[in-house]
Amino acid sequence: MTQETAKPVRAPRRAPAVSRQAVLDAATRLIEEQGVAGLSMRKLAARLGVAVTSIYWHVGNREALVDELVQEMVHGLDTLAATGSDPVARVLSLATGLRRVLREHPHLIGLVNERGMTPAMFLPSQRALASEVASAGLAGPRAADAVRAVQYHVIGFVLVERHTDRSPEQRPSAEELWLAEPAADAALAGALATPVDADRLFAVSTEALVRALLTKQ
Amino acid sequence: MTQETAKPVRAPRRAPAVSRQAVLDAATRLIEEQGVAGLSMRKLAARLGVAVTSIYWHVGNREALVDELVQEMVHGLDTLAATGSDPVARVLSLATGLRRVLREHPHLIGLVNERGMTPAMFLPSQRALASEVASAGLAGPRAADAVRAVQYHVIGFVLVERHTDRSPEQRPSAEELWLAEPAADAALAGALATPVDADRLFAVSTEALVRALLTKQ
DNA sequence: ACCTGAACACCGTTCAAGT
DNA sequence: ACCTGAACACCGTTCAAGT
Repeated sequence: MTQETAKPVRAPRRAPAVSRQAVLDAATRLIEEQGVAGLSMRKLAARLGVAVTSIYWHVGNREALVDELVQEMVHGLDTLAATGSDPVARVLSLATGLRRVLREHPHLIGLVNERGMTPAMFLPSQRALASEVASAGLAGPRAADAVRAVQYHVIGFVLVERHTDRSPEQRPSAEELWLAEPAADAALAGALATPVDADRLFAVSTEALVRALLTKQ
Repeated sequence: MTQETAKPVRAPRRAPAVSRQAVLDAATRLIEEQGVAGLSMRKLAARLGVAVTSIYWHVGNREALVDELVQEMVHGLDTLAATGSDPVARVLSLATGLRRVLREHPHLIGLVNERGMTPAMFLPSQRALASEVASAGLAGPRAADAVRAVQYHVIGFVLVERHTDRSPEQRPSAEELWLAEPAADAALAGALATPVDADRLFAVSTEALVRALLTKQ
């Protein structure tokens, strides 16, 4: 869309200062270091040692650049295979793998969702999930519901946990709020006053969901 | 934090051009119209008919302004009561109500999560959920898991659905990708090639999750 | 107490011009 | 084909100064 291919001219030219791929790589590094807000065309140009306007020639504009990064991540989600013997275990292994991959791209994952690319991102794992759900005996719309429910659950969980466990002290923290007043069930209140163990909560909730979805009603 | 209270001087002064609350209200309207990215201090000032720097006197800076809006929304989440006879139905009514409230603030909800205010936002509904879960016979850590699992599920679902169903045509859409190749289960493939019905998916997945969580293992 | 304009250091993007 | 600087219209924020 940016580079129009003209008829090949054989005149010798000096090597390009940057390539399209170099721009994408530098942008990825910048985002990893400073977050999406830290990605600016000018910083990018400075890092690559070229004028800002060179960036525009290679990638169009900032919007298109980010779109490209999103596409790269979407295409990197192909390799997810189920393990385990029974259907529940196999679906759980897919869910866990999905969460692991998503957490490896903490900055990109939010972008993917913001741009409505979530369905595309999920396609490969969706095939795997569909296959497991089918072999668990579900079919048609009910199977589709199960597949999507697991997907929504996993990405939703990752989106929430990304921001929930990050800041060590909130104002006010759920802990102090729970401990401040008398509760009916002291043990429950105490448990809710404890910081969230995301790994355990994911395991518990996902297993409950998957088991319920795969059980014929 | 912004306004230091000095000893009351009784000298007559002309009425303030804007109030802190007027700034917050204008900011809310601006966000509703143009999204969070559309909120700029300069637009705000222009709308209120004052210099940009007046805004700073009232609310500190942009960060503090957004924080204030988040707090307003967090405090507006108190009124959620369970309905229904059995525990499952009552928890489901809370989950549904929670989703409804969250969807009424489409722009703020993402902000709340970004700022790690999710636990604070959930406190009121957390009490209600805890009460229902307790009366379903769960206690201690297991009850706490159930409460949190429902919370994560609901907010995660809302975060995902906000961006998934918005753009009518994606490139490539999940539909065409599914229809493009032969699948093992034609009915499943057909169902997955249909656009997501968010209301139904929420009902199905939430009921499955809640039922599994409340059932003693 | 409340508001102002000037100034600074940033942005993304377009354009005409170079080689 | 690829890169450049100048220019435009935006930002958030600080500061000294007004009343």
